[in-house]
Amino acid sequence: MKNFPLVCRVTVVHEEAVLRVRDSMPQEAVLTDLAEFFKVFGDTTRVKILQALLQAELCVCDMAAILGASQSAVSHQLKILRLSNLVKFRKEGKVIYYSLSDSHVSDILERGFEHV
Amino acid sequence: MKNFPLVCRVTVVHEEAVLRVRDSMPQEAVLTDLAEFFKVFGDTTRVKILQALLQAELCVCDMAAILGASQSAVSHQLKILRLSNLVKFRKEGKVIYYSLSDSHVSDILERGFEHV
DNA sequence: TTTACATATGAACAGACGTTCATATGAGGA
DNA sequence: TCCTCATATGAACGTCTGTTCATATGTAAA
Repeated sequence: MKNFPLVCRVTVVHEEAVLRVRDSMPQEAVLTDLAEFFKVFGDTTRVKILQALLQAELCVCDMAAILGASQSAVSHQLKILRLSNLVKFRKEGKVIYYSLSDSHVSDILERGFEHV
Repeated sequence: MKNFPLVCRVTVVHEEAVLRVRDSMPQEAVLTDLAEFFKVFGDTTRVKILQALLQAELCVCDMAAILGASQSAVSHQLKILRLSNLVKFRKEGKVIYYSLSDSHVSDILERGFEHV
């Protein structure tokens, strides 16, 4: 039981498996990033936005109308999607058009659909 | 602007796009389920558990040791993973061995890794 | 049938999260 | 320049979520 974090007051049942799996684990930071990445998909409003953008490039007003959500709510969620690089946008006068940034997004969405 | 939910006080900019995308949107319930599904991947502890189970079948003590987390924390998260059908388990005496329930899980994890 | 151990679970608490409301920014048209 | 409209943003608030702590359940060994 030596070599394990003090946090863990557990009787290790299969020491070799634990050592092997422990060594194969990616860096803490990678796993945190991974969780953060999936967290973005874990909200109904954001999933709806992504699903809508899968069909067409849209402005914020369009999305609010499609989702039946407030402009503010959509805008707040778009900020999160922007910060995670899931969407990109272009400006045309007052209007800002959003679209999906890469194919990973649609890939992941489709895998999710398969499971649901 | 008629036909849209009252919630939305927004000037629709592209009516045809809105109508088209709106009609193509999956059922509300499907999108909610999808978000719920991804939400499960959106936590560091759960991602670590899944990543560990990708390498080997493990009991709860093993996972606690590997993650450096408490037995209780792991157990609580395993319950969520069980309820979402992401893991399955078998009993052998006192010990319960967990493993991933299907290949969708590893698929999704890998897509996530690619993006990160 | 006690004891020990693997796992599960409920209550409680702190922190994270998403919405709303009010307001700011920034660009085009009058 | 002033007004309007598309979008963004900050604060406040209620809710959800994950951990801890204490304890319950169930099984195997003594």
